[in-house]
Amino acid sequence: MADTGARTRRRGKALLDAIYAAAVEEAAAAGPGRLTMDAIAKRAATARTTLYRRWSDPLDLLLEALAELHPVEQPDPGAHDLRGDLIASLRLMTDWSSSAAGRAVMAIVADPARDPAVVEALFERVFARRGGTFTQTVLRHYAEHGRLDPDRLTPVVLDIGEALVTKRMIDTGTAPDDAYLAAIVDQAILPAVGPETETR
Amino acid sequence: MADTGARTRRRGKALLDAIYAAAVEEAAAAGPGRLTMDAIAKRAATARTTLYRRWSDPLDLLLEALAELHPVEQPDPGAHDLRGDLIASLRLMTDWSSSAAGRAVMAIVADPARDPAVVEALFERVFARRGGTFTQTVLRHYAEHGRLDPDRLTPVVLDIGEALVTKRMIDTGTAPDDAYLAAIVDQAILPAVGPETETR
DNA sequence: AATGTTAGCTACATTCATGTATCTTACTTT
DNA sequence: AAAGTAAGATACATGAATGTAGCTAACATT
Repeated sequence: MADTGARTRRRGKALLDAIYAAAVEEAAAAGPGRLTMDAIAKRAATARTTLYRRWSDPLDLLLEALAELHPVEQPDPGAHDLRGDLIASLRLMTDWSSSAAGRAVMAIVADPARDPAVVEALFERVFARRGGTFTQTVLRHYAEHGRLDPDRLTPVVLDIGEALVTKRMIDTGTAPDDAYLAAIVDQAILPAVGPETETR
Repeated sequence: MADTGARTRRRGKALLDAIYAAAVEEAAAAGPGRLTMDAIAKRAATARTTLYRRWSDPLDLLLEALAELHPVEQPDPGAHDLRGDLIASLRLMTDWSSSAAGRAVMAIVADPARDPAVVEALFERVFARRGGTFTQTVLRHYAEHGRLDPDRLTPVVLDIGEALVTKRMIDTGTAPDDAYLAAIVDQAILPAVGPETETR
């Protein structure tokens, strides 16, 4: 009975990466409520026992997977086109939200049975390296360069763009197009942050 | 062996109401992914067979339960205090979102494994009788009375309040307090809808 | 080359939810 | 009062996921 299916045997990073990817994809597809060791193992083409040797829980595995995935791309604002930089930062956000990792995170935080400690750990691990939310990075950048009034950058104002994108994705189930992102910037964010200071 | 537990036997509306309540509570507690006939039956203190006589599916049951529950309360704006009416409408929203029905709906729409047809049916059944979203009702009312510029009430602007409340609830897991609702109105909605027209 | 580690596989008992079938009996209708 | 309806209870076969155990062979370390 010589030839079993597996030609090579993965180890270390190669194996872990496959498991991480499988966990995130499975969470994005099924939601954390339906996440099982079984399904992750099947998707990663490995044995369930391999998973149990490292993690006790599907959620435990998923959190580690999200932490190990590539960090979220950060907006890189210039200082000459506030409107364009804001739209670009929202586009970064929709790109990430549409990814498996983004949908997995959304599923976790929207889960009514979520553990607050889990959500906190998630925010720390996934967003720790980032300077804040997407539009926040841009707005703070312009405020530091004297182009926006820092007093108007309240927590509410810094959340407007992300909130509208999130709601739109919840309502329609898909990422908004460029026209909608532009509308968010023109009709909601820019009126809230006030007039741009003249460059001297 | 006379005395079995059940003293009376529920029928018709009394039974259905108990089942509906159990389904919504169970969905709010566990999320639609973990919703089972078993758990609903236990919570409603009835037999699983009773559920299967009427519904084939936990989700089928839940949708009917949500449709049969009391409709969402509607904001009743005056025309003299835009700021106060907006805050009150957002308070209505947080009250509903905090209820079992609200959390159940949130769990359904945020479910990555959601069926678009289910979401559509849900919106039709639950929001059909309502004139729109919470702040939308207020803003439209003021526009009709000539106090706001109708051209500024775009889909994006009408969504600002609900979007910020939703994001806040996702982030913190609890309903925002009055100060935060006031901040949303003052710092995001009012700047976006523009100056109020003078009363003649 | 010998040794240690562990991925991959199989097997098993357990638990939980499913869907169906059957029976009794409380309640309703006629 | 008799007949019909359906709630409530029990039982059962099925399937999925769990967590554990044991084996073998591929790969790494010495």
